[in-house]
Amino acid sequence: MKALSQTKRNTVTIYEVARRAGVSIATVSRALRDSDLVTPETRRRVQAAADELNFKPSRLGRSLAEGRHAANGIVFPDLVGPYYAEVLLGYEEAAAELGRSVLILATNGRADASAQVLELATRVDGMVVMGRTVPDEVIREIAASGTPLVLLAREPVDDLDTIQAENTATAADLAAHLVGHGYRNFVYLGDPDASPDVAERYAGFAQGLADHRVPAPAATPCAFDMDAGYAAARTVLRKKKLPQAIVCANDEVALGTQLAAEELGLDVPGDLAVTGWDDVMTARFVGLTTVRQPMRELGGSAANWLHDRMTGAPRTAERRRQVHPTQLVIRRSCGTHSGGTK
Amino acid sequence: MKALSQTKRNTVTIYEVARRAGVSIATVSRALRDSDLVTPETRRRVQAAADELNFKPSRLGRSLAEGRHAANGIVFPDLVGPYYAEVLLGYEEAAAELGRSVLILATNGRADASAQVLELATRVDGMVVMGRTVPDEVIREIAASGTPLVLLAREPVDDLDTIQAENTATAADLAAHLVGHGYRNFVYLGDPDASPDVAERYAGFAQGLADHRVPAPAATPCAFDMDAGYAAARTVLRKKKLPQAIVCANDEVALGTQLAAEELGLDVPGDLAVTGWDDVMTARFVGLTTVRQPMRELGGSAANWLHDRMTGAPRTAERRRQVHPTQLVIRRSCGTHSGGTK
DNA sequence: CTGAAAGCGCTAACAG
DNA sequence: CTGTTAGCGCTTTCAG
Repeated sequence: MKALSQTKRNTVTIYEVARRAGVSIATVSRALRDSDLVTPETRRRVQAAADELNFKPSRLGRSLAEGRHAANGIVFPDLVGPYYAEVLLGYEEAAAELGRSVLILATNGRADASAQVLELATRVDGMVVMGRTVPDEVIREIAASGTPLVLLAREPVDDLDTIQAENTATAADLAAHLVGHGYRNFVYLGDPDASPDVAERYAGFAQGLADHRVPAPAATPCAFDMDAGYAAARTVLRKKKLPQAIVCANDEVALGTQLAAEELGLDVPGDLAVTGWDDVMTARFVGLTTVRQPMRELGGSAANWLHDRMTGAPRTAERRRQVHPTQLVIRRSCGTHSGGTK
Repeated sequence: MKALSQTKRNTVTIYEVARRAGVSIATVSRALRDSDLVTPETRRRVQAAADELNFKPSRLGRSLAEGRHAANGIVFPDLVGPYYAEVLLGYEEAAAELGRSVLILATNGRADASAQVLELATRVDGMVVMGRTVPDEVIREIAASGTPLVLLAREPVDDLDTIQAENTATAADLAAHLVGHGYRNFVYLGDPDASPDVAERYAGFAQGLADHRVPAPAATPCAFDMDAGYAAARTVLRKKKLPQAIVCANDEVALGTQLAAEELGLDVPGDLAVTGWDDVMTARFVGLTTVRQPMRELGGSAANWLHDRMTGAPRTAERRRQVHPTQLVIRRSCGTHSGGTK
């Protein structure tokens, strides 16, 4: 009586349909789903009764009985900027195609991220976890409970399926290209501790420099957004000695860097070369040298792998690893000697 | 025995915890939630048992008993481009703050959009519906079933809460500004039938022109993405008589237009003025004149209003309407006479 | 403060 | 083909 405000009214149950159609609830249940096992005539009657009553089966009742949610989850650090949005787009699209609902969770650096992820795990049949959203123990705990899991843009944990974009080799390519421009003095803007991707990019970049006997700079920590890039770049560019090139962890940081350079009267690439990562839409328009990664595909693959785990023999298949290729995109911002691509 | 592969293993139930703690399931239930009503000593025992067994209450069981999902839904046309991603970001953030999980659904122009939305409705306690995702009847059907609803960037339906961004007046401002530049010959790129926002923008634009006794062009239908804008602009720009300005339904169409212009050797704004709508990141970098709208706030407001409906007296409060202000952002792309802002 | 028992709405054996 | 009957896991009266 007091809970009434919490509860939906108008809730027609299977019992009412059964009574109205003059059959049992089991028959209603079957008529509304199984194709055979029910006389056409009976089905019609049930269907009619259901329609008249405007009956909508309760997902909760059904899910509880079936022991499954028919829903997938996805966890990412945040939803700022084009990167995660694109991944999510690919994920949602593929999941919908497979007939599954999608629950999202952005941890946004909240302190209770682990609790939230654990809670999400109780609402889905499987989920993908991205980046450094939660510690490995949480991943293990969820996996141990039997929930299928796919890791995305995250370092592998135990024998879980993992999908990543290639970072190291392409970062080394980028380094080589910059060295080819004659640059020797670099700044790396990004925090390797904040994301596995950045860690790999930085490592690959450093290795690429080392291959050419150029000393690698320590990474200058910087968050992933444009403002952070702007602020960090300002600090860097105000020092007595300017670097020849600033290599950024992603495009937004690079754009912030360009803004800072412009503000200080520096020409890019004349006075300073700048590179990003992701190849977001803006990069193309401002001529930013960057690395393209297949964001949508990453999300789509994750959805499909998850589906495999949830349908096929869950424990049978071997653990899988997939590294999507990425591609260096040379534009104006890194210097113009080599003519530039596109 | 055959359903075993569908079911999670390791599923500890409240019964096992009860047995282990030597109490009844009712006590376990209470101990794990209510603060009072249970002896500290009892609570400890239960807590211990639950921990040892690694017990996680089943959301399904709980939700079914409580008669609520503790989850919200959001429906949008698609997830391409920054606009919806930003709205979603604002929505997720606010919803999480209120302790609710978020289910997303992108209709992507699918034929079974209505069915999907109806299905989503069975999984949530309330939802927000954006744009032209589903016809009014579907909205009404869901509302009638008792599920709280908030409409976002969509024309009002009956007495449902509706949140929108201002379109008409600002579009008229834009028109006035362009007329001030001396332009008289326009092309409008966008499909008023595809989105209520575009319909309003076009109407406001036309009205703004009319106020200055300038004839308004018919709208040239065009999808919402850059490629569509590019293609449409190419067609327009190849005709014998060039317009003085192309007014676009959103920024991505405008960017596509700029690309087309550039490719045809036309200078923006020298040979052709171009304007967009949304003020996405790229707009700032390419100097695109546009209109800024508070995308995040739109999503956040929707989440909060929905929450009001789901908690406070659902039927008591009056229907609400909110129109978030938008702001004309003048940049280079519309011409340089007036000095330009920023 | 705690236990027994009645559901929440639906699916799935198991018998006819 | 259809009805009966158990549950699925948890919350919540109703009695102690």
